[in-house]
Amino acid sequence: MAIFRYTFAAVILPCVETPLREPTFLILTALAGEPMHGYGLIAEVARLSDGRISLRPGTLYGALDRLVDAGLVAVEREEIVDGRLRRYYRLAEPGGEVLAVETERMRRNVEAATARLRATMPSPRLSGGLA
Amino acid sequence: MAIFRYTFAAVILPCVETPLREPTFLILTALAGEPMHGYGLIAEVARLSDGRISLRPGTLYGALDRLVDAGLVAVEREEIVDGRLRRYYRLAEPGGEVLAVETERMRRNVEAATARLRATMPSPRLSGGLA
DNA sequence: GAGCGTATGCCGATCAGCGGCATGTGCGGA
DNA sequence: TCCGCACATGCCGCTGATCGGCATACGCTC
Repeated sequence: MAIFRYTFAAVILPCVETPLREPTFLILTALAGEPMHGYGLIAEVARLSDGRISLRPGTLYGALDRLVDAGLVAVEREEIVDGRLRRYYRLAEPGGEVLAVETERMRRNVEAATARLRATMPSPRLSGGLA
Repeated sequence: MAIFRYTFAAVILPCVETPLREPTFLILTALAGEPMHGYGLIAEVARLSDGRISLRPGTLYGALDRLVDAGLVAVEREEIVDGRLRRYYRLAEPGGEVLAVETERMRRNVEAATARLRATMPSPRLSGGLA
């Protein structure tokens, strides 16, 4: 798989590990809504994940740099607000496609796991009455 | 997060990165169906993922060792077939719970991404007519 | 003028997964 | 007879995303 990635790298995308890890996935998801600046993404990702994921600056900007390099995300514009730089990112078309493909992949995994869990443990009480 | 893991490690689980990565998730999913031996898991995981994931031995046995250490998976029994050792693994109860929790988490992520994708790109043609 | 919220950025450590290789058995074809 | 293949487990070094912590800098409030 890595071989394919590197083979295409020079032509299409300079890398971006797929399957996406959760922080990266949530960043793309957040940007699929509307363009946002980095710091705003921290809050949005936290909201998306019900507070489970609190992005660290290192994770966030590292991921953004990679996504921009890969062409999945683009810098929309830069503003100066109160003397502070605000860099807005937006989802680029390839990013939308990657997000769609990844979502579809995860949906299938979720379905497979759900079916098997239901078959094995027929009753509720899967994870404390969640389902 | 790592701190929590290591704090609990001695008492409950000696590590196991969560969120689960895809290979680990699929291994648990496969074992949720029925006990299997390592090599059989390679085929089952390939089937589960429509041939997308072909587990390498290094990944498989590394993951199994970690899962057994963490108590999510247990060795069911060992057989000798044609002079070859076959070690059967089964999903332990904590493993089923972890799988259920992880599945629920992914389901939420999928829903969030789907909703945003639908809003942003209103028409089909998301990933080549898949949806 | 100290501290806080906003905002970006860097760096070292960690660890799951990957790829490759080694080992060993039994079976079937050349 | 001997080679190669499928089965089956196991080891090892590399890579790269994430994490945690730290630094920087601005403007506002107390």
